[in-house]
Amino acid sequence: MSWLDGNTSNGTDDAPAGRQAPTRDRLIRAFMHLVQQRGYAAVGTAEILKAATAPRGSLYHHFPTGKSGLAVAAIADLTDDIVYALHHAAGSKRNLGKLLNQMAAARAGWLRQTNWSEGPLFTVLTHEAVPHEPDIAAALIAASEAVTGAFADLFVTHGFTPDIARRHAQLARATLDGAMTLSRAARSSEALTEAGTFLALHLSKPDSSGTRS
Amino acid sequence: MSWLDGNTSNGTDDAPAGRQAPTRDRLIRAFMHLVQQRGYAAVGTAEILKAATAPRGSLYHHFPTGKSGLAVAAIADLTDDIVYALHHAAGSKRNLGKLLNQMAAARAGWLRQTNWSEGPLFTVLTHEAVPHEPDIAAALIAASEAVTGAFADLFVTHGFTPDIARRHAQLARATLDGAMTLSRAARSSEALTEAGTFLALHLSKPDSSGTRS
DNA sequence: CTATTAGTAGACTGATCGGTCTAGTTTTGG
DNA sequence: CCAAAACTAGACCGATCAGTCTACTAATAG
Repeated sequence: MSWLDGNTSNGTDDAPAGRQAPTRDRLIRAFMHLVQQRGYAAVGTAEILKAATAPRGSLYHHFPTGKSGLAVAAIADLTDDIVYALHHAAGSKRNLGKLLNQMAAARAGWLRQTNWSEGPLFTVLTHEAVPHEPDIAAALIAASEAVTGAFADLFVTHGFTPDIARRHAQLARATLDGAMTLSRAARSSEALTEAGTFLALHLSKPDSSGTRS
Repeated sequence: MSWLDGNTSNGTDDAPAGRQAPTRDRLIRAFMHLVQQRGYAAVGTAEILKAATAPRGSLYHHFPTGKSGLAVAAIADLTDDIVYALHHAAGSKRNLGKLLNQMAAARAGWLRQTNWSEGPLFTVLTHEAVPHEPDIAAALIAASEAVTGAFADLFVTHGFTPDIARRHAQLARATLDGAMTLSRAARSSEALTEAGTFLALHLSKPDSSGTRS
C-alpha cells in the first residue's frame, strides 16, 4: 500500500475481486519481488514467468527488450508510487519529524515482515546494472531525480528553502537507504530505528541546516 | 590504499617488485573488483579466473566451497582492512568532523575514479546473498558487527559514551553507504558531499545526540 | 463474416553457468 | 633421492541462461 514511500512496490498487490491482474502487471510484480529478494542477475526469466504464471511469449510480447525492459518498467512503476506517496505526505501537513520517523519505521516493518528476504529495488539494481546496462542505468538516473525532487518538495512544504530542501532530501534518502542495507546485513532493525530518530531530530526544523553555498 | 575505511579493498593492490601476488590473493582481488562492478551473480567463475590468471583447479583448491567461499574470504579481508583503518584513524586524534568529511570525500573520489563502475562490496553482497546464501549472510553479519564496532571505538575515542558511540556508528555507516548508492545511481557525488557535511556537523561533538534509552 | 492485431503458448537454441575430476607439476621435508 | 603434500592445469559435465521462433487463440473493427 506504499505507505510513505515505503518501497513496497506498486499498489497493484491486491486482486480485489478474484479477478486476475493483467499479464504485464503480473510480470512486473513478479520481477520486483524476485529481484528484491535475490538480485537482478540471479533471477532467471523462467522463474519470473513461473511466478507470474505467464508463458515466455507474453514476456517478449509486452517487453520486446526482455529482462532489462522489465527492469525499466518496474523502476518507472515504483518511481510513480513513491512520488505519489511523498506528495500525498506533503499534502497532509503532519509534523515533519514524525513523518521521517514513520518512514524509517515503515521500512523496518517491511524488512521484518519479509524476514529480511527483500531489499530496496533501486539499490539492488543500481549496484548490479549501472556499469553495463545503459537502459537500466538511465532509468535509475531518472528515478533518482524524481524521488529526490519529491522528497525535496516535502521539505519545501515544511518551510525549507529549495536549496536546503534538496540537500535534506538527498540526506534523508541516503540515510534511510543505507540503514536498510545495514539492517538487512545485520538482520536487525537497529540501524533503521536510529536513522529515523536522527533524521527526525535534525531535519525537521528549518534552522540548523548545513553550510550554505 | 584503504584511506579511512574507503572500501577500496585489501592493501595488496600493488605488485611491489615485479613479483606476482599469490594465487589465492589474486583470486580474492579479482573477485572483489568484478563483484563491485557488476554484482555477485552476474560475475562468472570463468571471468574471475581469467582476471586472476589462474586455472580452474586453483580456485577449488584454495576455496573448496567455490564462489561463495571466495565471497566469504573477500568479506573477511575487507573487514580487516576497514577495521584496521578505523583504529588507525582513532589513534591519530584528528578532528572528528574533518575525519567524517574526509571519509565521504574519499568515497566520492573512489566512485569518480572508477567512473562509477564499482560500488561498495558489502552492500552489493547483502542484497544479493542474504536470503539464500547462508555462508555469505553469516560473514556479512560478522563484518557488520566488526565494522560498526570499530566505528563506535572511533566515537568513544572522541568522548562519546559507548551507547551513543554505537548509535552514531550505525548512523555514519548508514549515511555513507546510502550516499554511495545514491551517488552511483545518479552518477554524481552530490549525495556523498552532503552526507560528509552533515555528519561532520551533527556527529562530531558529544552533546546534541539522540534520545537516550 | 472476415481481416488484423494483440496476446498466449511453449518447443527450441547456442552460450554459459558453477562445479567435478583426472593428470601433471612444483614444493616441501625427511 | 624420494614420497607426500601443495598447487596448477584444463577437459568435461548436466543444468540453466536469455532470447528466438512458429503456431495458435482471443479480441477488435470494418
